[in-house]
Amino acid sequence: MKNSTVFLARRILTNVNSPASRLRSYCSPPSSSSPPRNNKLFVGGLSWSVDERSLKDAFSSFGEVTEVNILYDKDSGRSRGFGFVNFSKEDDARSAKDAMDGKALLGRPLRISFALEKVRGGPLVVPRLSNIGDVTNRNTKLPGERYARGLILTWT
DNA sequence: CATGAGCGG
Repeated sequence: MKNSTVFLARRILTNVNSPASRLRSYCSPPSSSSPPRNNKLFVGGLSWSVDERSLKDAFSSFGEVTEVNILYDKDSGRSRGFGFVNFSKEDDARSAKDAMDGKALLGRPLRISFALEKVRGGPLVVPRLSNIGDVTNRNTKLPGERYARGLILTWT
C-alpha cells in the first residue's frame, strides 16, 4: 500500500512537469502574470438593481453571450454585486472587457477582469493578499457591517 | 432606508 502511494506520488510528480499534464492545480498556475485567456469575464461593481437580463443586454453587442450569472445573497436575496459573463469567443470577451471596464452601468462603474479558473471540486485560490492581518472567522454581524461571514483564508 | 470589496453553482 505504501508502495502504491509512493508510486502514485512519483507519477504525479513526473506528470506535473510534463506539458501534456492534465493535472489541475489548486493554486494559481505558475507564471500567471499574463491574464487568463478564457471567454469568461468577472464583472464586479454591479448595481444591486442590475439583473442578469440587463447585464446580458449590456454585453451582447460585443458578441454572442452564452451565459450570464449574477450571484445573489442567499438570505437577503439582494445581488452580491458581481457576476460572470461568458462569451463564445474570447476575442469578443476581450473587446467587451476593454470597452466596458470602468464604464458605468445604472450609475455605477463596472470592474471587469477575466474570470479566474475555478478548479472543479476544489477551492478557488485567489491571488490576493489583502485581509491578512484582519482575519475574521465569524458569522455574526458587527455594528456597521453588512456582511460578516466566515472567512476562509487561502493564499498563493 | 441603507451601498460597495471581490471570483460562484
